[in-house]
Amino acid sequence: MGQLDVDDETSTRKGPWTENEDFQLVFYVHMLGDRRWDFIAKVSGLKRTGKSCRLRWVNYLNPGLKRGKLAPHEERLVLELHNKFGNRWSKIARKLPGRTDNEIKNYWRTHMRKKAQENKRTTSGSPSPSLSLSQCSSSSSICTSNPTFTSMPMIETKERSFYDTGGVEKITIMKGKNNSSFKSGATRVISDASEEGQDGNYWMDDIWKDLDSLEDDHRIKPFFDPYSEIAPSLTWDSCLSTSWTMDGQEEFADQNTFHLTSQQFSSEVND
DNA sequence: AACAAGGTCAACCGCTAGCGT
DNA sequence: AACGCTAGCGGTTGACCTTGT
Repeated sequence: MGQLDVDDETSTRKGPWTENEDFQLVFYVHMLGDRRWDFIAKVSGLKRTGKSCRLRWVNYLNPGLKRGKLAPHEERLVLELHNKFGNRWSKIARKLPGRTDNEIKNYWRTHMRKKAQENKRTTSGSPSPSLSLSQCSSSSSICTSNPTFTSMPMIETKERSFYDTGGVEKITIMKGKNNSSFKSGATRVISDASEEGQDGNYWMDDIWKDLDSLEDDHRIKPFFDPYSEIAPSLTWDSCLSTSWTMDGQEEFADQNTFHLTSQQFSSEVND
């Protein structure tokens, strides 16, 4: 991973998402809704699989997502829910609004590894078996039935979480070393307000702001509220009556990917 | 300052459930 | 019932970041 693979015209791209790709994806999801990912991947011109697009949206671009460390009550909830559901990450995530299964999975993995190491240390020499990470992550029954685990104390973090500080949520997409590509894989939440506005930082808010202004400038309106849980289905009539050419958006002009005329769209639909 | 070790998390892969035909 | 397609899920990987020495 890490390499931005795209072998030829037809092959799909892999690796970290760029800022422009993010913008494109947000735009098309805004227009088409967060379904039909293969279709979105196709019409958007992104050299990504539908699967990849979905993942990027679900785990990163979705405006409903929370960022930053899990709050203490969320951590507690994850523990409780994992006791209940095991490794059903998506099920657990549904109980934690704004959190993704991937996030929770990563959290669990990190903290269980830590916990397993602590256990190893504290129980070394003790006859009682310590709980290994593999046991925990692969079998919920072991975790739930293990008294040392169920009575596991809350992990108190020394750092103040985003929720504790009440700070403004900020996400940075850091530029790669050569400054030509963004390492979206290196996206980080910055809690220090002094970082704001530094070169190379790009806030998700900016994407949404840009999108808003784009809509104002070019009279492109979403056909539904993208923030609502159930997006009404898009009618083809409404799509076809709209010219999607984004003239004036020089940033995308050189990519030739952020253009979709009604004719092009029509041919896609008829395929 | 330089390096190593450990931590974090985005993104990939393989599998499967659900749905339509 | 069988098949194909799509979306979603869980496990895993590896690049980048942070912290310790």
